[in-house]
Amino acid sequence: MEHAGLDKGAEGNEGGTARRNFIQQIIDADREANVHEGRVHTRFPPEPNGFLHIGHAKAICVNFGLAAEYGGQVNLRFDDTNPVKEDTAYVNAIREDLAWLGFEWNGGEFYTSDYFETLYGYAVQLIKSGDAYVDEQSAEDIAAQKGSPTEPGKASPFRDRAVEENLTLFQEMREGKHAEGSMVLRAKIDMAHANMHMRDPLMYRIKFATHHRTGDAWCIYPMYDFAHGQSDSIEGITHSLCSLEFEVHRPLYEWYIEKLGIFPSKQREFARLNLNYTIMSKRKLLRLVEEEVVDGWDDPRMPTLSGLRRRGYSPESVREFCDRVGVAKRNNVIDVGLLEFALRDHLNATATRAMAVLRPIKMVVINYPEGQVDMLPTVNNPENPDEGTRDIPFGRELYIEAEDFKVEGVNKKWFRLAPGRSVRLKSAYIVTYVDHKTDEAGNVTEVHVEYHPNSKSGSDTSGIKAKGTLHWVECTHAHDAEVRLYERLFNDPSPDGHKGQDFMEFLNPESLKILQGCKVEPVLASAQPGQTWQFTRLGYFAADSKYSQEGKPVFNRAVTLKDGWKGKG
RNA sequence: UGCCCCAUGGUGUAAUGGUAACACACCGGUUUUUGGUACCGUUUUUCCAGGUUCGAGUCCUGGUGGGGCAACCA
Repeated sequence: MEHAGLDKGAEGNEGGTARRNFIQQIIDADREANVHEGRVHTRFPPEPNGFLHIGHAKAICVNFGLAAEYGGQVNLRFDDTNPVKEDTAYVNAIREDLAWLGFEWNGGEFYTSDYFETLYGYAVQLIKSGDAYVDEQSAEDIAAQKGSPTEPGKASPFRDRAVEENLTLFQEMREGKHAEGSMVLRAKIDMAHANMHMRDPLMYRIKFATHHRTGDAWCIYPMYDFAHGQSDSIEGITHSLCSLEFEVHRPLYEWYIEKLGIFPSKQREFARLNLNYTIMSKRKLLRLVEEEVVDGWDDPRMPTLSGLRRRGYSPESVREFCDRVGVAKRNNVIDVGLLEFALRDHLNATATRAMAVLRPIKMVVINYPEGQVDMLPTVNNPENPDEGTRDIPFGRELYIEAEDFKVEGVNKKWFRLAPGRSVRLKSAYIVTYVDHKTDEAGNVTEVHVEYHPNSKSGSDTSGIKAKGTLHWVECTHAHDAEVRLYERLFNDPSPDGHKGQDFMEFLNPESLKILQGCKVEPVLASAQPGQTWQFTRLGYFAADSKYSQEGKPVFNRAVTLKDGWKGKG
């Protein structure tokens, strides 16, 4: 994978001075001790029940990044143990997002459901060793006996059932002879354990549901805890990385592996990503989609990878962001500004500059010949001379941005056009104000200027100093375009962090503005969906992959340029 | 009134017993045909109390604060 302009340098880690996060330090120590012959094998284990978001991107970068750094392998494993929530459509979407990010699962693609038979065998093994039993109580009764964090639980009346009977019943469960909810298989550990997860956790439950891969072959399904560690183990995963909330599951993870005597994968936990002004919960994102607050899971305001992609985020910028966020065990809230910075940083280096006028007013260059259009060269990307130049049309009538001209309140901080002022037209000439027209309401409709022929870009001998530079589009060659301006979806830094207040109360009513009749230069008319540009002085824009039509692009503003102008218009 | 994890500028992340640093943000300046970029600079940090040590952000004890844990979810 090429990371143009974003060389992070996975090299130089071996005993070097590079900054090491705690997981890298653990791996360094493991390799020092020659654990698993120094092998590093990670996995990314999404449940195929929804779309990936920026939070997943962090986990992805950690797992794939570590494998790459140590020359190891990484598996993609779909953790599909709950058929009622999972679907092949999600499998495909997850694959697509991963590929877009630029990662390859070089260890292979797996499904927990591939291991159902093996897992069943493991369960039988634990029954035989007296470590598991079939419980015929209701879910309510089992919950009631679980106790509480401060009170020990009580043993199930079925806890000491004979091994043979357990074996028979479990077999019957598999054969579909028992109703859903009528019995479960539980591990026999310790009903008084301080860790609630060790109080005889469920291993299997009955579900007469069709699985997206195994169909109706099974009617009993393993619980997460009885599947995850063993799946890691089966795949020879050396470092099983997950988020902090699984910390209390680790003793159980290890208990199963030890009782089963299988490959000792080790689980390590790190803090998940949190972003301010953003919600990450699948359930809440679903509400935004269902209540049509947004235009689907890939709405450009969504924190999903598909949304970021449509918005105009580059995979490089997302990876760079994840690298900068770091890995630790402390709960964090990252400023969404860091994500925007990563995008600007990458696009500044790579995006072609083009001119677009979002809210046009007409500028007439009164001393320019009527009907004459000249082609002027302009630099495609000043950050990258290799991109060369292209010619853009210039003529007597141009569109400029309405906010680039004003009559009232002009002071020394105002660099743009105003009565008595001169400005540079980007890649063209310096022009000086002559007069302007307004409508009945007093809105400026037209600005008249004179250009200085000897101020031509690249060969300016005029000696005139213009403080401001404006972007513009020549009228007869301008194309119409729709431009969508996005702001953050929520006004509040922590929309789901207010007790008693629904996150929907903090929606930003200004999060989407649709502008029609924007004027763009010719090259933008043929913008391809997904292609990203810098609109000079405005920001980075991507042609929308959903609404753009041949020759009629719709542009999404991915992010504005940093605004160093503190003055008020 | 249980168990587990965590605590470093505004936000993140390093420093592995020896000068608290890097990035983002903020503020100021230089350059600029993008009020962008680049470059320079300013401001701002080890939760508290004891202890060990020549020396503690780091180790120990006790507090305080935050997070997690009692789905037939993952």
